[in-house]
Amino acid sequence: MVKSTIKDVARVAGVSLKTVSRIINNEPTVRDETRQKVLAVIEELNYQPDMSARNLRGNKSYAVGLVYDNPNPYYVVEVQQGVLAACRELGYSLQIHPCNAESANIVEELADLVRHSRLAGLVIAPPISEDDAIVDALHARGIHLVRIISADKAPKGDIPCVFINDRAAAHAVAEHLIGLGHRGIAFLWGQEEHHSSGERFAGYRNALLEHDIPVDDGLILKGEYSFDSGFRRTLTLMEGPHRPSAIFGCNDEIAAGALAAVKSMGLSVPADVSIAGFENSPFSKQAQPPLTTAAQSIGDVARQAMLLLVADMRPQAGQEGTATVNEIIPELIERPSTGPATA
Amino acid sequence: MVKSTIKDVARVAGVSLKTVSRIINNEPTVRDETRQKVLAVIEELNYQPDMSARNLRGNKSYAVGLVYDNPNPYYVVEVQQGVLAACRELGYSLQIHPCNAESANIVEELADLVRHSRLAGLVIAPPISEDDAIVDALHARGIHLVRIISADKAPKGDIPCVFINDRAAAHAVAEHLIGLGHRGIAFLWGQEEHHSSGERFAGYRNALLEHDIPVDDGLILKGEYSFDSGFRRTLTLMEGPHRPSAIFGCNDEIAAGALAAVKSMGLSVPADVSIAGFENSPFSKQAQPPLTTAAQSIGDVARQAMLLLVADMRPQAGQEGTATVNEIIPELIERPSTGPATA
DNA sequence: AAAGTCCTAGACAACGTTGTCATTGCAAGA
DNA sequence: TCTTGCAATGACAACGTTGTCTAGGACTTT
Repeated sequence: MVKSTIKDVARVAGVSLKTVSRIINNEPTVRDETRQKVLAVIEELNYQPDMSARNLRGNKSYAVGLVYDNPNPYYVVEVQQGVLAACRELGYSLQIHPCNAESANIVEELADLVRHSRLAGLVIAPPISEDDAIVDALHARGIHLVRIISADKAPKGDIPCVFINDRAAAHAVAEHLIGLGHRGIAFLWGQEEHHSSGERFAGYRNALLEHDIPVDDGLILKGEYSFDSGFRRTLTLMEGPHRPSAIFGCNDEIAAGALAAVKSMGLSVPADVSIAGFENSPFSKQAQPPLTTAAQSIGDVARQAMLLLVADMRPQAGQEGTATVNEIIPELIERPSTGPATA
Repeated sequence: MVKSTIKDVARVAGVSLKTVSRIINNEPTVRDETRQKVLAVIEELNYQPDMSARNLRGNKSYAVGLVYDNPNPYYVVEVQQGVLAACRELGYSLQIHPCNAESANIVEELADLVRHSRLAGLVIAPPISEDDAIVDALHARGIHLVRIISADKAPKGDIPCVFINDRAAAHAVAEHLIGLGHRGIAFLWGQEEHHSSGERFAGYRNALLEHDIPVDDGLILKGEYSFDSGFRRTLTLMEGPHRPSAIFGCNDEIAAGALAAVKSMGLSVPADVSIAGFENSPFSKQAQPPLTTAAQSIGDVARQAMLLLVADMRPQAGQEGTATVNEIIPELIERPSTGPATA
């Protein structure tokens, strides 16, 4: 029950403090016999190193921060879970930091956070991660960070980054719809501030152009990443001059809203209208019918980001040239919400 | 830019380490003149005390854990924000810990968390906070904790707690509907495992009984706290033998689903059907029309809980008898989704 | 005037860990 | 046999902070 210290372990094992320390830190210069003996004692006493003491002594830390300004709770929770999973694997603890990218002194705020909580580094999620001014300023202050962004290629500079190739994935979704014979394909944007929206739109647009399908501005609606936004814009769309035969929502929440709207008009999916989403979130799985979407486990992405951050902070010998960039291409997942276009 | 320590402050101010320490900790035995001088230096050097050193020296900690197993991301994010706000006020840091109450060794897991991360205490959110076995076991191990639960009176025992009187609030919502002339009032449950569902149902039921309105089992449907569940059950309900004139959703998400379902049938709200929710979440504000609901800012509740936890951990002199229990009664918020019953 | 009390402030040790340097023992090379 | 080198271990200080104890001065009390 009582907390045991390295001192207790050393006393019981009959070795010095330093030897125990060496074993805890996997240093090589310990005789195997000694190591076994000490490990047994550690087990017996249920010893766990004290983080505060470690941090203090080493002036380093086993805590990282997760910075985000995304208003979508589903997104936030998934990112948290992913980073948290990686933290547990690596023995780090996590400090969450919701914030506002618009705030004037956001850079100061984050720098203070890092100092005050002795954070080893930051994982920065979109959309704030896509603000180069903020990211560069933090990097310039010597703060270790990794960012998750939407892009079709790795950004310049040497800031570690996980980039999600939304453009390629949206291209695949659009081609899937085109392959089913659809020509009037509507596109419902998410917030323009999120790069992901623009990237997904680019993928959609490129696919249409490649197949010589005119890009009809009347079928492209700006809006935001929400069920409600998808619902309302779909009603607008369906009352317009050319009804689309397919709707591509910038994410699953939008697509679920579109689905509800289409059903509320007495139409059926996919017989009358095909609907595709993006993200493979619970919305797409629970919808009736389930939505065609693109898999991009945000949790996995977040986990990757955390691993990358740690790799960047402690470059292992021999890993010198390891890429600090990781590309993720979401995969198309076909579900019943999309079907052949009817004449 | 460089981190400054208490030593730097002492040197620049021309006082001893201890004096600076006293000032940081608001100890009384410092001359005011000295205090001002040192505070100026602290400001100038942008000094911030090092948590690791503090924790180590005092064998105490300025970190708390937030434990939750609620699957609803909206709920989770709000609770996090509330606790985080209180943490910032009090100078604590927060360690989030999503978990699974069903897990066999959940108590061990939490106890390890507290030891390993040197947590000063835990804030436990529902529904895991409503599991007495878990809470009692943690308390028995001497772990400081506070729990957020749904109840109509304070629970026995001396475990600090914020209890939300959902029963009283649901009673008020039901009376509001009854006052508008409604008699056929449907009730859509959330998960039965959440005490809040049962409490809200009890409030609803009591109100009906007090007004001599028969409780019609055909109008009471079990389900869960989700838009989808509200949507589907409402369709079922409206196809049934006695259509209700009002629907009381166990939370706003359910009510929003009910609203969408009713609208999808071509009916209008509140002319044809009145709809009320619970929680005053974004769902109730963004709905068209906005939903009558009961205000219970989860964020505030969470903040209160954190304050209570800290009060319990450091009993101030004179506060000896301070209640470690806090009742919160959500207030009725009337919005356009409820109107007079039509004959 | 001496003794006691209060207020303010400093010296020092300690929290648990790890980096630096020193020490021991033993095998290989001269 | 006597270095030389290397592997294994230990002694000690230091990280930044605060608890305990003590000291000096001003003020009150007898």
